[in-house]
Amino acid sequence: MRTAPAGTETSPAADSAAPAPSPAGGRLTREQSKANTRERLLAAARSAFAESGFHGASVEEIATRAGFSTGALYSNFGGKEDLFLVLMEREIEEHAREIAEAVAKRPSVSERATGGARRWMMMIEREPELLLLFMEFWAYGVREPAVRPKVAERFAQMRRLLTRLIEDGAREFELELALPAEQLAIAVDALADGIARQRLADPEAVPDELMGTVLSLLFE
Amino acid sequence: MRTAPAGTETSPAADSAAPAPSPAGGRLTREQSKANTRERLLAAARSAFAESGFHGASVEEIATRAGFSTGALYSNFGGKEDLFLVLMEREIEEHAREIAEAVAKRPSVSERATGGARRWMMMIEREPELLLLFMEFWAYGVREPAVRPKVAERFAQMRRLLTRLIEDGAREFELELALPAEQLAIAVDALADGIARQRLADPEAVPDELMGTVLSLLFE
DNA sequence: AATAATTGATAATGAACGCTATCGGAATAG
DNA sequence: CTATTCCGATAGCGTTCATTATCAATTATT
Repeated sequence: MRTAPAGTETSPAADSAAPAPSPAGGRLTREQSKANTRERLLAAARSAFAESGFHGASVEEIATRAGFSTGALYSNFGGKEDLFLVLMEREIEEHAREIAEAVAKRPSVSERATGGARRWMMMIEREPELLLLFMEFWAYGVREPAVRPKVAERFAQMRRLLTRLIEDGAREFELELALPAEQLAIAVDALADGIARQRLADPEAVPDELMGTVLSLLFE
Repeated sequence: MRTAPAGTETSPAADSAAPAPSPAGGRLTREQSKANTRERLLAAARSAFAESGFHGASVEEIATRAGFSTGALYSNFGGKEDLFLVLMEREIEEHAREIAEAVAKRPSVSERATGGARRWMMMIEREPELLLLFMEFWAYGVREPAVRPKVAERFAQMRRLLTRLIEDGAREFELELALPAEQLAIAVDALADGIARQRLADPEAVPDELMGTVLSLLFE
């Protein structure tokens, strides 16, 4: 009654072309195969958790979406919670990198602000799952004392990134900041998430350029 | 094995002292008793949903916490979702009223901003469940197309409230706003939620007065 | 070629899930 | 006092949950 095991299916996402021993042509070595399984499980978890939340998504649903059984999931992760935390760690890392790239190297302070803001809004528009995952992660951390430090650390990481970007901009353009950079970073992060949240709930209510405008306002 | 039905327990929260027929002294009329049951179920739902999220909390847990069986819950509400939505409607109504009171009638624009901000932060510190419930509500609305209009309407309600407060302040203190009041309202809402969220995840990272400071900054 | 190790399918576990049919007993109405 | 209404307890419906013991198949090692 179940979906086919998808055993010897092609794996189009060859991912990182590491110095693989590559014994034969199409054959995968054991660790390659395992890494591939992990990757597909993580991708399935991403969409399932975003769609239904942590408790709403089931491990069976995730495994099936990835084309595997729950056995594979438990062989690759410590359980549902572990899978979720590994996923979020990766997701935040990736997202932080994208933000950093978007802001750097722009000719003026207002262009830097509006550029970063526009990129962030596009990102959310393109993959709303991101925001849902972040919120799920936040809630999980606030609720589970054991997880909270992990969540706090991720927030701190984002804060450090924004602080650095703000300090760099201030130095480069000889701006005098109205507040310490760390505090502005908190405000910027809050604005980004808050505006995106309203946008997702009611897209027509939030003007496209609002976030950029408010950011420029904050930096002069 | 279960907890006692708590049938003829005293009801300390007499709530709205309506023109009750009050047949005897301690005896409750039928509709009073039913209203009391609803109230206790809602209170139990509030803490359970905040503690475990919508999917994480079970109707049995909610009913038991209220001192009733699931039968009582289904006799008073259409089901889990209905209970959640009724709860959230009430919660947001109440919270909006408190915010409005906190901001009004203060002698200067910066005092109005810092006063409102301080009140908001205190509110979150006192009952963190509030923010968890709001996030749950938001996520639920983003995920379920049928519920989204309800969520959007609640956001709009909050936006209208903030817009009015900002317009009143601008007129009263002859301020020239850098942005239309509606857009500032969006930013203020975003800041409030975003800063509170960081505060809950990592209290030491967010200075007490930050929100008030940023608000004052936005209005000059 | 034989042996050892590991990946992931299978199937089953007990518990918990949301929800409902049924009915006793208390509050109302006649 | 009798008849009716209806709130809420009880018990159980069928389903789904996260997790695990077992093991066939595949890969690595010798």
